[in-house]
Amino acid sequence: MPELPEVETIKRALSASLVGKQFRGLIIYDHKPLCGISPEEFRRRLIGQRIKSIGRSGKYLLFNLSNDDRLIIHLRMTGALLLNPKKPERFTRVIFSFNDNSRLVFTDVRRFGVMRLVKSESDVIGDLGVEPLSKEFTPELLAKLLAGRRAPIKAVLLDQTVIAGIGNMYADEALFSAKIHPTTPSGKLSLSQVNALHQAIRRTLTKAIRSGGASVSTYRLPDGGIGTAHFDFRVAHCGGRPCPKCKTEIQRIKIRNRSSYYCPKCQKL
DNA sequence: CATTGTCCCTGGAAGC
DNA sequence: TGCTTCCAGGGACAAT
Repeated sequence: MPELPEVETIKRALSASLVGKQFRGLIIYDHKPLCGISPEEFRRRLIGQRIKSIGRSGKYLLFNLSNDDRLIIHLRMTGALLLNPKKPERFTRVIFSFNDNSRLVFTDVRRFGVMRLVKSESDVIGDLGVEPLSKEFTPELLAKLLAGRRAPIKAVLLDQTVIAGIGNMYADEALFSAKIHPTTPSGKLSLSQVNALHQAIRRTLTKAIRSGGASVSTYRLPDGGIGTAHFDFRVAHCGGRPCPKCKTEIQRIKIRNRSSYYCPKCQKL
């Protein structure tokens, strides 16, 4: 499941390979990811454009094009972007080709992934919250964002309009690091808990980026390789296993219909 | 506005 | 072995 560290890893790999290249061809096997834009219009607007730079906001990849359009891609659950794959991919939805014959293949088993071609990126990512690895994201800002909220902290961490880029896996990992129970009402966190959570979020994400992201589910790097961040998971997807700190069995509960994993002894309400 | 629940989507795992 | 059911979860959207 691509979250901030995975998307950042993909962004870096694609930047190194694609910046400066010009879109030459487009094969659309499935128009669902285009979100209503016709394949003809998508092709007309994209072909001939050069990639000036590639950025990331939250879990969105932003391709800045020479005509100042933006190609915005969200991989959602199972999307992947592969550079020049050697074998045909089973769930290929779109293939981009470039002026140097290189190819970028968009695959997506579950078809949740989307790609938008827009003039103004704020139409797509305008409501995103603060970037958790930016200077702007301070303990004071986190405290302000959580103050007065009654929703469980886990739910707020997943709200992309509050903080951009944290998904289910890293929310669980950060809460374990900060020793906070996932159902704690956000506004009830103490100052020291907020400080611990702030540090946990930054450390968890930074470390995961260094590991190239977590290859649970279908996540792959553009070269087809896998990330290793999931080997460091202490609670995420670890239901039933012993807590690495106290050996208590990791519990799984549902919060807003999402699985939350936590240690009932290390993360008390 | 804040919060919560439902839907989308499909393959793989689990259960019988 | 083969069928059915459950499960994964980001984000749009509707409802409260």
